[in-house]
This record gives sequence, C-alpha cells and structure tokens, in this order.
Amino acid sequence: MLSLDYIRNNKDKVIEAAKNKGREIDLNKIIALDDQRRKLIQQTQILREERNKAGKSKPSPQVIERGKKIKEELKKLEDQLVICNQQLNNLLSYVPNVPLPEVPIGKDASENKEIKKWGDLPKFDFKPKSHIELGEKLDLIDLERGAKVSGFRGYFLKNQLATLHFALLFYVFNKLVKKGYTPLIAPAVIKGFAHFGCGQFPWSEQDVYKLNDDDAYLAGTAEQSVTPYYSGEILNEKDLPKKFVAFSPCFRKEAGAYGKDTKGLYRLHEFWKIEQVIIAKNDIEEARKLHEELQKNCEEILEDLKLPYRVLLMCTGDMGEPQIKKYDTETWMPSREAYGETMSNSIMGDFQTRRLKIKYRKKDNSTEYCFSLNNTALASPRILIAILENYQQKDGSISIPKVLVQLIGFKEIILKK
RNA sequence: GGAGGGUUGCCAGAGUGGUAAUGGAGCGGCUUGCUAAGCCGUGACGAUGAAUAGUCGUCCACAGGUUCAAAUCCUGUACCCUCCGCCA
Repeated sequence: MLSLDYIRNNKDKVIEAAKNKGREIDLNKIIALDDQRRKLIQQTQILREERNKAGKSKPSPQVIERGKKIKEELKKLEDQLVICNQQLNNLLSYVPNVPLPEVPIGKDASENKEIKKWGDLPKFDFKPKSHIELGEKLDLIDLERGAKVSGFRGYFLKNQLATLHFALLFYVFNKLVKKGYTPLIAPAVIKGFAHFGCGQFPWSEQDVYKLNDDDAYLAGTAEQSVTPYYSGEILNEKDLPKKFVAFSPCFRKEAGAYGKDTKGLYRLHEFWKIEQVIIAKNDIEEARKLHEELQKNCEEILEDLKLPYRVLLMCTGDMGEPQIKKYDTETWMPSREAYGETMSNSIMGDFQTRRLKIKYRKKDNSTEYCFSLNNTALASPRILIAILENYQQKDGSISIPKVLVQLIGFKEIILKK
C-alpha cells in the first residue's frame, strides 16, 4: 500500500510504475475519492465537536432536541464515509509499489538482466538423465502413486532422497542460525489479513488455497506468516533489523500455470522452504545492504552445494506488485538445459508494513513504517532436481554434496539390487 | 465438544451512562554531582496547517445496536486463561 500523501505528491511516478509493471490503476478516481473522504471527515468532525461540548453537563430539553438532529445528520454522513472509504481502499489496494531507479524497465522475463554467473556447468561423458528418470530408477521419487493419493502434481520422496531432503533443510536452517538469524518454525495456516498484508491479495487470490468457510488460508511461503509476525506493533529502532530464518510448508494452487512444468518436481502444490525474512528501518541505503546480505547468503548455500547458478536483476514487468527491487537466483538443471529459479530475493520498502501496520519508534520519539525484505534460503524438492541431475554419475549412481555427507551418513545413492 | 473467567496505552492497573485515574518502564529535557538520585515532559491514528506548532476528531479486543450522550447497557465474532472430555 502506498500512502495517499505519496500518491498525491508523486502522481506521475506512480502512474509510470504501474504502467511498467503492467498494471492498470485510476489515480484520478483515487484522488477524487480522497477529496470526498476529507470533506466528509471535516463535516462529521464539526458535528461531533458540537455533540461533545453539549455532553459536558446535563442537557436541557432544547439540547436534547438538537442532539437528536445531530445524530441523524451524523448517521447520513458516516454512511457516506463508509462507502467512500470502501471504494477508496479497494482502488488503493491495487496500486503497485514503485521500483527503484536501478531496476530495468521491461515487459517480461526476457528483459531481466543477468548480473552474475557462478560455477562450471557439468560435462557428462554419457547421456545425463533427468531427475525423473533417476528418481524412478533408484526408487527415490514416486510420481504415479503421488498422483494417485494426492492428485495432480502429487509426489512421494522415497528412500535416501527423503533423508537427503531433511538433511538439506537442516543444513541450510542451521547455517543461517549460526549467522545470527532468529530461527522460527512458522505456521502454514494463516488468516486473510496476512495474505493481504504481504500483497498476495488482491492480486494472486486465485493461487491461494482457502480452507472451508473460515478466515483460514494456506501460506505459499513463510514470508506470508513471518512478515505479519509484528503486525500492529511498534518496535524499537535499536532492535532493528530483525532477521529471521523460518521453516514452513508451502502450498500453491498454481492456477495460472496449467500445462506448465507438469512433470517431475519443478512445480508442485506442496513443498517446504527455508525462508529469510528481515524487518528493517525505513532507510533505503540500509535496505540495499541487507538485500545484498540476503543475496550473499543464498549464493553461499549454492556454492556450499557446488551447484552452478546465475543471478538475475528482475525487470519491472517480471516483479511482483509490492516489490521495489528483486533478484532471482537460478540453479543449473541439466535436463532443462537451462537455469531454473530456486531463490527470489526482494525489497518491499514499506509497502507490506503499511498494510500490516508495523512501525518503529525512532530516537526522536516519532514513529515510522519499517521496511521488509525476504529471500529464499532453500526450497525443496525443487532444489533436489539440481542436486540429482548435477551429481549423477556414469554408473547411474548419485554422489552427495560434501557438506551433507556428515549429516546424512552416506556418500552416494546407488541402485539397489 | 462442554462449563466458567477474561481482553483498557510499552507494562501493571482503576473506572457499571456525562466522554479514560494512578504506578512503573523506555525516550527527551532540567538539576544535583557520581556504584546514582530528584524534578518536568512524553499513547496511537486522522482532519486542518509550512510545521515533528496549535486546534479539533477517533480509538478501552473487533463489528453492530440502544441513547441527546457508551470503556460502562444489549447482540454477534475473535483471541487468551482455568477445569472436564477427546487426542499426535
């Protein structure tokens, strides 16, 4: 959410940003509604002031008569104000955030900028298999029974791969805990306000699972439960930034992705993630530094795992509505003969914290909305694609990344007779 | 699932129809002068304003209702606590 003051003072910027993000907004309508809202507020305040003054002592019959009149007039104005606020908030909730100047302007993924590449692509002196083939041969992934039991995009991870999955999650979780991030096991069942606060609603409602008739939804990422952790609170400046590493199950309907990535472990309804979330001061330079820190963390993880990756600076057309700057980190996946997205690192400015009412008290005693940031640390099973395919051997076995061997207790996955 | 109790500012806590006591913390200021103490100020949000000035309004979990007037009375909802039942 942008503030009305900001919108009024930066009309052209906001219009330009929405255009670059491919979103339609009607700022003139928003400003007209805000004018109307202010007028109604002023009118109600005058009447309330009169009522309050009359209420200071026992009223005379004339004052009671006048009071009845005020009550009627107020009721009319307040009803108008409710409608006005509803319309205004509805339009306002669709206004996307304004990207930073260094963000390239572009229509879609083709205009993202590659800014880094790491690691040598594996050279196989045999025909490499996809993770699906490897998973079937070594009895590590059961997609058929997954679909039978869970439905489309369902899966079982099995045998050594199930153990590897846990080891990866733990390795990454622990790595960030050691860096001073506060560990959290975060809920996956969350209320609507959390989705709205993070900017998932109103734009991506079709991608979220709703539970029965309650105010209960499944989270698509721990960002949606951890960012609202401090909602409605005022934090102390000296306690910022708050850095979290959170584990949670993640659920996505993938409603807009029918027919895309329908095979294997790439696009799933249910997966697990270690997420980094930061609540920081309202300071863009500090936010840029923290953004780089989050980026370094996820790159270190891929380097520990010795997986080749590249980093993209996302263009305006391929970033989400709340974001002002975003890096995607993509990991090499031999069967795709391409890098596939495994991490996504964003600065949100005060867009989410304004919706969630997360503020902090500054040294001069005034309050200010915080900034929020988040980046994936590890998403599994997707990352398993890269591990299985990059670590496959000529004899059909799969070696294990060194950093995990101690944790997991075996060095390779081999075909069982 | 059943029974009862509760929700007031950063915290504690008074307040049963006339518009939020009091104590403490933190922060700021002043004074004294040194293992610290005392005094003063300080809730959030909104309208108006150049203003972090003043004035006014709103906020006692949330949403409605009754009333000239609601923290206070009524209804609904959420959450917390205690006990019983069930349970990984």
